[in-house]
Amino acid sequence: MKRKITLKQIARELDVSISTVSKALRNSIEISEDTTQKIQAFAKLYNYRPNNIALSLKNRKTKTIGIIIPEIVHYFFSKVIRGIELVANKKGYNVIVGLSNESFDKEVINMEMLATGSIDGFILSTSRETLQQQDYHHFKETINQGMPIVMFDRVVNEINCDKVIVDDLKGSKIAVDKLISNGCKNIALITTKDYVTVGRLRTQGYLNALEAFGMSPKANLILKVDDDLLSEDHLEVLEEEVELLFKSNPKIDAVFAVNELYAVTAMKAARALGLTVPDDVQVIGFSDGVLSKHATPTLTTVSQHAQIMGEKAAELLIERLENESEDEDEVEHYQTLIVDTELIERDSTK
Amino acid sequence: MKRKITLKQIARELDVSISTVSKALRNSIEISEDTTQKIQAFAKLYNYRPNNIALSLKNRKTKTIGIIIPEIVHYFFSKVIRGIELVANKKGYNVIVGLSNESFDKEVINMEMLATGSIDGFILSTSRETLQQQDYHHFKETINQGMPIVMFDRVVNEINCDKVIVDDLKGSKIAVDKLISNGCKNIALITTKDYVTVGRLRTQGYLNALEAFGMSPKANLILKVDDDLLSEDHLEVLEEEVELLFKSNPKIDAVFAVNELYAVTAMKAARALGLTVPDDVQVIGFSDGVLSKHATPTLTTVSQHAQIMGEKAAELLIERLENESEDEDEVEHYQTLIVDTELIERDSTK
DNA sequence: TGTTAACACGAAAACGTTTTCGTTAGGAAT
DNA sequence: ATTCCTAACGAAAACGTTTTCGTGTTAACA
Repeated sequence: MKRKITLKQIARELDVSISTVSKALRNSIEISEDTTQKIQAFAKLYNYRPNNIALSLKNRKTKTIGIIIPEIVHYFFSKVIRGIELVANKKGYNVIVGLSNESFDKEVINMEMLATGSIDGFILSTSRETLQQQDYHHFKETINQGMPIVMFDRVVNEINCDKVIVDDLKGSKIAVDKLISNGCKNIALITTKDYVTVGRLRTQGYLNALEAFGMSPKANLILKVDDDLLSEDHLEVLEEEVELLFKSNPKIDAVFAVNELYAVTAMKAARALGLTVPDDVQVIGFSDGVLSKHATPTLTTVSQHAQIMGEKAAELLIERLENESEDEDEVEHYQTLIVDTELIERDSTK
Repeated sequence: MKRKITLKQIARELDVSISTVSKALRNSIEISEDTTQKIQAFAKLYNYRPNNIALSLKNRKTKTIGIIIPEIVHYFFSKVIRGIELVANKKGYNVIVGLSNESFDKEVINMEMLATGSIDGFILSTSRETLQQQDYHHFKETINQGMPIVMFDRVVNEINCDKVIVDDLKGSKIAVDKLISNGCKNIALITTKDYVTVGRLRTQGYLNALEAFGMSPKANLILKVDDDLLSEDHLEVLEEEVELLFKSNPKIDAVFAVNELYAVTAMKAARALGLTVPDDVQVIGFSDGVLSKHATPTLTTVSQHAQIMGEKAAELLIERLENESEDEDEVEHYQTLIVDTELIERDSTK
């Protein structure tokens, strides 16, 4: 078990100075061909690799991106990570992930742990609790200390930084448009309570679509579910609520749900009540995850292009990292990228 | 935009030496109460936090765990990560993830990037390509350099290190036992080609169960699918193959599939052919992911307890990290932990 | 022969810590 | 007055790099 070899050891072994070794390995013209060859051969033999930590300390950059997300067991977030990792790796960066688990405290702690030298910048999506409490001091402080942040999906407007979002409003409007143009008259909405911005926007998109077609929204067609019901444990409660929605509104001929799970639950409830999808009731969800693809019938849904969001976020961050050295305080001009949604039509609509 | 404050700056500002500042902040008795208070107050005011990179360099440990997995957009793997992150964080470690994307080269490159100082140890699951090529030199080298590795799920036996696996053999045997004791006579198997160990083991478990009940396996009841069909693009090909399996064997009354996707595809095919699950044909899958929970009917499946696997792996690694300083080369005694599977009975079986 | 230039290399600082080992000054003890 | 101890602090090394700035040797030139 030989420890990793260092410049110092090579220097001692070959009876030259550390500087000579370093220069020889970087093919400096200062060093004679002879010694260069000798040193490089030796280094290769012992499989020398410069120590990343020492480099980070010297260069004051770690070539590492910190990701903070609320949850990783989630198709959307893991696909975003894949996107980030893809472009990060291509540009020589590593990614280190922290999970807030939707908790404000864990978000803060995780960010503090990483902000003290471990990473060059953040890509993050805000936890639900943070959005509820509206306490954003940790974001402001990190930015103040010169560490760039890119927010995606669940962003907070009052923070000045680069952002990558999906046009939730437009995405859901298009979905509901589709239902309306398919002839649906009583379109139910299954959404979440309004803590997280995206829920609110998707709800608004639904309302906009109705209005555009001169249809007035009916309160009893809108089911607002508690976010906690997304957790696997409360599945039955969710199912009951959805079934109740159908029972108390027999005329429902379509459902728009703000996520996959609500959508497939709606399909399940419909079937349980003897309705068939899409003949009796058409269903559209949001997020093109594995549920949508493999549900029966397969689910028409609004795709957010999660991987692209990750790629864009990483590009934004890296570009800022590599350019920030230039001018200390030029105008910072933050961007907000909007990634287009796409309606993926499958068998749950006509 | 104030940069992070350092010991040196505090020292200069308060007109003391760097050592004094460092000691004062760590409440050394060497420093008088007066100066200690003054320094701590100043540090708090400027929100001083020791630089992680400098600490890593000094202590020669990074308090960071490297994870290498083939794919992150995957319920099993992301749940393992969650488990790792959970205990790692609790013990003051961070995790940095690298994706091999099932490629040998990316696996090697990723490991090399991380092995040179960035992390203290690896937790990994081998890529499919690596298993096919059976080239494990990168594992051996990392271990030789004194960096501990913990393998999970897709482990390679000839490498000497800690491992966390699931008893695939037993898990699938129990599943098939269940089908047999439910009265099924013609149990089909949908499995993968044999590159990855787990596929082979699960197949073997199926065979063992049949044998235990004196039933002889029939070749035409066993469908070996190419692994590539797991990718979303080739979904239709997969569906056709499975349908063909049913059509050419009308007597099939049960299916055991080595993963979720194959199982739900089987259910879909059965329904397409007018068969109902579980009355005409019963289905059991492997992996308790989101598909199993939300399929219609919900899928009976073998749970691998992915999160627990992650937790165990992290515990194993951290324990080795914290104890390795003791004796240089005591007997290394690697462990292989077997995480029990569990048959989760849902509506796809009677 | 003396000056200069090129060549090949080494010393040292710097990144930000922690820690070991002085060093100084003052008071107590002899 | 001398010695000794202790309290309070500083200098410096170490972790592993890279880079700037010497410095010594040799060869060429006047």
